[in-house]
Amino acid sequence: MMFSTKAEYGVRVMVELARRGGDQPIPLAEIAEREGLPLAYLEHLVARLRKADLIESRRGAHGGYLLAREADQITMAEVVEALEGSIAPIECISGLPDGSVVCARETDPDHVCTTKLLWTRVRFSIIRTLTETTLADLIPTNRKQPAAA
Amino acid sequence: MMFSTKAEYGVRVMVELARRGGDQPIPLAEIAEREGLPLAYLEHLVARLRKADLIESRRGAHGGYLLAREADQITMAEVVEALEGSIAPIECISGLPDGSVVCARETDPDHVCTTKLLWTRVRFSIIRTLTETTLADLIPTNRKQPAAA
DNA sequence: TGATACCCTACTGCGCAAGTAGGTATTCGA
DNA sequence: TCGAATACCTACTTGCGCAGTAGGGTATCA
Repeated sequence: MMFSTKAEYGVRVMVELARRGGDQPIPLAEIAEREGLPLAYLEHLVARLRKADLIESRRGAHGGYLLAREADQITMAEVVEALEGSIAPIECISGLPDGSVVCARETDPDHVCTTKLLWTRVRFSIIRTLTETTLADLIPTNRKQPAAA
Repeated sequence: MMFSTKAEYGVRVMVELARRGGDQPIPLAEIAEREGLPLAYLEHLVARLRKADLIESRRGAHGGYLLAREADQITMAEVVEALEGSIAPIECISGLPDGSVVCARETDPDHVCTTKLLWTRVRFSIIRTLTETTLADLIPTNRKQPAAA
């Protein structure tokens, strides 16, 4: 297994928010019950989504959460990254802000990390897939024809 | 992080075996020292690689390991799968032998799992990348021009 | 003013990755 | 024939992070 339940649950929450849409905020308790997930745990995940500006919150009675943008303006790369942290197939490969890739084992400039090529490719293909898929692609009613993978 | 060090270390071992080539078996201790990895731990990993028929072993003095096939006949999908087990981005998505994908949460036929589409895509793109990359692609001396990712 | 909801921090249990340890079996060279 | 070198196997240990719980505080509405 590669992603934790943070990504799994969090994506479900996002889908649920998108599926209902509208301006009415949706209480997290409703989603938790409908999906059969523990509310207290979802609260942690929603906090991450909110900090990443993917959802907005309304406090108080009749409060809840709603999407910060239209569903087709939210890529799953943003969602997964907000939930899981930086996407890296293995520990030593991580993306820098400038887009380059570093390998923690490459200290000696002579000793080029041969496996880096593999993990870089894997990372790239995951990110590309997640970026090409928007939240709107996952909504059943919204039958947009997604670009073939 | 998504793959464990099993994949990381195991791939390094495979690369090292391929880099040296020849008919002389290579002792694991040599690889462990060169890569700075714990020998006793590597033994667990090579056991998996051997059971998957990716490497062969020679016991006794001057024994060691060698590739079971030519490096360009070994895909990284085989290697990673042997080390990590079946490749699935999240728990509930796993591939059946017939190639179909099941979602553990899809008990009720009415309740189609909307997130399944996403994880299926991710899984497919990972597997495709790993399958397209052979061990030979990772060997620096063997300057094959790999197909662009 | 009370109910409803978000919000925050701290704590816990547990499974598993990562590594250790110690032994056995096999093969080679001298 | 023996000892060194190596693969091979099983069991054990340790640390950490995921997954979840607990309990409060704060904002908002009717």
